[in-house]
Amino acid sequence: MAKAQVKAPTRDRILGATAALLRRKGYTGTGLKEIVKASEAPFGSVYHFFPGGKEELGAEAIRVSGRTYNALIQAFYEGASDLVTATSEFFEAGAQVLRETNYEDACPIATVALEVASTSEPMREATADVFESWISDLTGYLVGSGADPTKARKASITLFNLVEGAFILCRAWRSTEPMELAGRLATDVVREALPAKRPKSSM
Amino acid sequence: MAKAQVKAPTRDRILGATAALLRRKGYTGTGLKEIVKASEAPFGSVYHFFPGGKEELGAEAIRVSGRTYNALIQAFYEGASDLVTATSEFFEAGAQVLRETNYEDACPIATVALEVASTSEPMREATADVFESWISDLTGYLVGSGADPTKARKASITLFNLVEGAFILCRAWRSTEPMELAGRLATDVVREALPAKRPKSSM
DNA sequence: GTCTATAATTTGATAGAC
DNA sequence: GTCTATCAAATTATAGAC
Repeated sequence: MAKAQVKAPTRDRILGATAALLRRKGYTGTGLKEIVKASEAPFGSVYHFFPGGKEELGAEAIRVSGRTYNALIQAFYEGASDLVTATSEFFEAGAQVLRETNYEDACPIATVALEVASTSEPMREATADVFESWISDLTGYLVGSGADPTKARKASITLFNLVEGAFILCRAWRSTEPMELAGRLATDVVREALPAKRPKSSM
Repeated sequence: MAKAQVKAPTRDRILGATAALLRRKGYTGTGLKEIVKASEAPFGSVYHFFPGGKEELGAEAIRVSGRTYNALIQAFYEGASDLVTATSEFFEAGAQVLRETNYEDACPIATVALEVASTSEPMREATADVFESWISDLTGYLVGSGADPTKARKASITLFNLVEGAFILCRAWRSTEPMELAGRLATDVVREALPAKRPKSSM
């Protein structure tokens, strides 16, 4: 019980706060001072744990956010009996989070990915690795349900394109309609990537 | 001939430079000093023409970029005999620009749209208006080729989602593969939105 | 309307005591 | 390892001469 009240280690608090701030305000929009305030950490600790400064901290926070989303994808897809339904639920969940957070919480790294794509090579690599990991995981789940690997990877990339594009439009419009539309197309894409379902009677 | 050498008016130079910088470096990543330097304009002119400061200038620059893209969409779609081919060419052109600019030039406002979605209401509105205008134009072209208006709008939103999502992944990965994949799906979407083609012999 | 100088604040980063 | 004080530079914004 005492243990539950102990604060997380400083390094973890810094990373967690950074990940949350990057998600909502982007990379250049998030200040180091803001991070240390949210982390309840001393300023010097940032440079103690991340000697490379903001760039190193940012890249590591991107990877942390990436792993969180890996777990989210896993929660929807791993062991699911029907990946078409899982896809539909995944997109609906995205829409729900948008509504619940007043369109603040979308993809935790898309904003940063666009910001750093041409300005910071280490951070760009971090976003590239995270995206690859998401798509690779999803491909694995599809292949696990019998999809052809090449088709599965293409379908996974398409799902990424659809969610990310929809996130942009949903946040700008403050409407979840684009996400719902994207979700319907995504289910079609997954359905086509999977082997044809046998009718019930064939059991 | 003398006229051709005259500089554009100060206000236009400021807007043009701002639009270009926002595209590559985002909103918080672009400084006012950088803008006046690129514009070859005096610092004070920014506040003379845009009393609302960076936010007003940014919103107006977004609208300028938006109109540029309206013209681009028009160039591909207006008067095209085959919108499926036009779509294919549009996506291929996006991929080509990415390659030619070393993955710097993608959507001129997506980065800013994500940055300001939860931080600046006037700028968020500007991005929302521009996106609506693109989608509305595209819907018009589809309807002009015989598509059902509701289906045409849904297809247009889907095309938006696909391009924007692909831009993110292409820039992170430094590969145009996602855009090419998105283009192939986009042509399918457009084909399904249009009325079935009559065979040649029916003439 | 043009342009410069400068204010007020915030930025990322460092030094050094404890 | 923790924490504070501080630096140099950059930020947005304003005042005021011309």
